[in-house]
Amino acid sequence: MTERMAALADAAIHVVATKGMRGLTHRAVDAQAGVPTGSTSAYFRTRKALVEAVVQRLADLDDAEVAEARLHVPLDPDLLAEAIAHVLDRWMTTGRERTLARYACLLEATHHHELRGILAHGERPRAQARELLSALGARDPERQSRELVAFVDGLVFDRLVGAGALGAPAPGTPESVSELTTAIRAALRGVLGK
Amino acid sequence: MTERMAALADAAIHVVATKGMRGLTHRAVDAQAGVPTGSTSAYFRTRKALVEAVVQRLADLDDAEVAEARLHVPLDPDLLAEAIAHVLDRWMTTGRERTLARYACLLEATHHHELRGILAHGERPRAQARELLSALGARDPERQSRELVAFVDGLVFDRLVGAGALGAPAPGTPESVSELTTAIRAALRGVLGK
DNA sequence: CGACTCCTTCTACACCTGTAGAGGCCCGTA
DNA sequence: TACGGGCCTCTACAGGTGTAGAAGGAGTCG
Repeated sequence: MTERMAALADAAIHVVATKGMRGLTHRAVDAQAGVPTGSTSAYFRTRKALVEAVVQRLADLDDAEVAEARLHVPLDPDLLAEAIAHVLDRWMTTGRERTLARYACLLEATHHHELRGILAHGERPRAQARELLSALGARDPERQSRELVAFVDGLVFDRLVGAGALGAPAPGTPESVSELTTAIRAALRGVLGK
Repeated sequence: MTERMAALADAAIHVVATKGMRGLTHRAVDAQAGVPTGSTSAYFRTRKALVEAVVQRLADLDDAEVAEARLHVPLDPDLLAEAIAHVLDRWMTTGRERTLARYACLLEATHHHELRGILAHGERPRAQARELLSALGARDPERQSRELVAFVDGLVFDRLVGAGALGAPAPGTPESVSELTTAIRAALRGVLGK
């Protein structure tokens, strides 16, 4: 993926996050990226190609983030909960658009199966969760990592789409992080059975 | 809402579930509902009106379901977990389309705030969860019900969009229900702190 | 019976979108 | 200098989409 394509893909992610999949058109991406009309259409000839570029770009960005996060993950459950809470808080603030775009793509993948392979939603986080749970002495890390990932996914989704947000502290605040920490600690306690 | 409008709204929900928000057009709904072209456009003059009809219909269907469920909710945590698991399993099988459509609408509501009020995602389930958690002796039912709803939401979402599904039993099977039961029991244990 | 009203269907039309291809610019090479 | 190729921009066009309004038709009341 050339640098220009990456820039267009980034613009496309922004479009998806702010206007939804329906707003994702070649021309809208051109406008967002500040390039002449027709550019996006030249790099991604069909709409399908454009969507795939978005999905691929999201996957690439995720990979980078997961790889970096792996470097400093604490094994103490309390510290772990706080670390996860910080990541989630970032997903809901600076990474908000990416997170929204990802949810939109996941929904899209429901009827376009070829996207599923690229997105592989939760696979990387889950692998990491599995390792962690094993290290923490979980009995069934495979299943329990699924549960943990589902839980954090639900937390993020509920807050992003507004429902959770109505009664929850604003993302980016210390209260938000501390409340997330509490929730995740509870989830860890639950899946670990202690 | 007249009967005819309800039928169109139901067709629209099906369209959203199978083709995504992008596929939701007046003509597509006409085709799905088996009515002459132009009918949907006559009943819902603008696209915004059409989307709002979908959202409203989803809310109505939810209300009916929540009201009915409230009638037989057990207070024993284990039985409760199983009851919730059954509801979720239904959401993923017979109610699959509605659930997918709801997620699509929730994402849409992110950039169309007027939808949020109608959808009020999680409000009704949360109210019920709050009652239950209080009855079960929870310390902070308000916050904990948020967590519980987020958890079941994550469970359903992950399985519907495929990620969780890859390593999970197929919805509609006894194994699916029993695994969901285990997961929800763990969540209850977690949020209740026991 | 005639007029009126409501519900439904049909049709028109401007605009938007996806997609293809023609042209233009820049730069390295002979 | 002339040439060729890769990247970029522009334009055309067929088809789809949102929206408005006209036409038809059945039932109702005077």
